[in-house]
Amino acid sequence: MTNTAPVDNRRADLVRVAARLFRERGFDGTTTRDIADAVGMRSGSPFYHFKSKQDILAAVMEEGLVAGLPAAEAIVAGDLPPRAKFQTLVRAHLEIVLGEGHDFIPVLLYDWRRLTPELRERVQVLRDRYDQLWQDVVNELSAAGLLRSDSAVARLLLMGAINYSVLWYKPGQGSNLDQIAEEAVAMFLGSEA
Amino acid sequence: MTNTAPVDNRRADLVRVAARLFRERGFDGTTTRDIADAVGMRSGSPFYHFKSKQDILAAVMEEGLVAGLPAAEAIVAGDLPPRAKFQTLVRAHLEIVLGEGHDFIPVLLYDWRRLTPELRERVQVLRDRYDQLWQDVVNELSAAGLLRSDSAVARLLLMGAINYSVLWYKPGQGSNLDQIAEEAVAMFLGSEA
DNA sequence: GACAACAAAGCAACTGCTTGCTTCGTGACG
DNA sequence: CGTCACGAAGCAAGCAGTTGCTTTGTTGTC
Repeated sequence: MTNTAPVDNRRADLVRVAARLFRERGFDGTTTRDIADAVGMRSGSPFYHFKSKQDILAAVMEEGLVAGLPAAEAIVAGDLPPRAKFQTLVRAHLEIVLGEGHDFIPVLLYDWRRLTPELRERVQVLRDRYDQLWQDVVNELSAAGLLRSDSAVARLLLMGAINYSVLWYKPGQGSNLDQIAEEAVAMFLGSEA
Repeated sequence: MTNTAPVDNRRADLVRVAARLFRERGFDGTTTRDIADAVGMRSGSPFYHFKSKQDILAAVMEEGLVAGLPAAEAIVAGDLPPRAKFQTLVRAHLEIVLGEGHDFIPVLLYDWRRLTPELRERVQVLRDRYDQLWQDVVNELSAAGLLRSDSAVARLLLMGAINYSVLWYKPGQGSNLDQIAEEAVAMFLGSEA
């Protein structure tokens, strides 16, 4: 009954704390000292675990995506009818984007440009998988006559509407996530059951 | 026939150049020296025209909004039928967001948090006017039975879909602005004429 | 000669990152 | 069993460059 995983716990701490700080203050608004302080390290110590600040940023994005993908993949692979599948995916995505402790998507959207081209390419691989999931659902909806287009633009408009919520959603104020999901689905698909 | 406006030309230069740099590199990714260089000044000279870097940022946002508002207001105040009015507004907004030399909306969205609370409040007044325009159109659409909801959430989803395009639109690659506008309107309102 | 519009020079703080060293748990080995 | 080597993890201190901004001086113009 000793420890199985406490290895790399500090590294994981750094990523988790950095994710929160990056979301709250942005990448440039967060110093490596802030991150070190927040986990109780000295200013140089994070660089034992990461070779650069941008490396921390990439880790935040990658680990967030890797953690979020399985749930979304399960939904899309499931055999719910198109509309229900879409509704479920939207709700799950809202949770990932806005849920407490889920900081990586805002960071991904805001600070994408801070990555070096190399790191960007690495993270892009995971983003592509995510985008493909949505495109699959959009295609299904279109095939079922619930959506007018299955183009990439349709998907981007749709994801934009939802992702943009990071800019206006305030927890416990106005609509909650269920209501937002419902309204979004009704808006995009019309009201037929 | 002397000069009515050449006064403050350098200040206007600073704002225009800063807008472009802020959009390209972000607020934190742009130094005051970059801005000075780009207009052919020395590093300290912009501070004759602005008391702080954040003041330049606020000026970019304010002047952009002030310049963009009349066109949108004219559209909303016009007496086009709801669907056409919406289509026109979407197209005009896309131009403001993505058109060449129109940099302030991306800056507004990306670097909003860099403003001090004071400046933020000042710019918010103009944003509110803009949001109200959209809300008016949403209400009209809803009243005409073209949209299922007239809530603020509906408007935010809708503006999100369009504004989010700053993250994926690449000029001369994929759809053009007309096509995007058309697809967006079809998606939100359905296809009936 | 007064004022607007800069230039020149630099300050003080901050930032990412490096370097040399310490601490501590673990396992090998005599 | 003792001790010795060793690597993981982190500390202490600081370097070198950058950044926003200030201060003081200069020039053209009305």
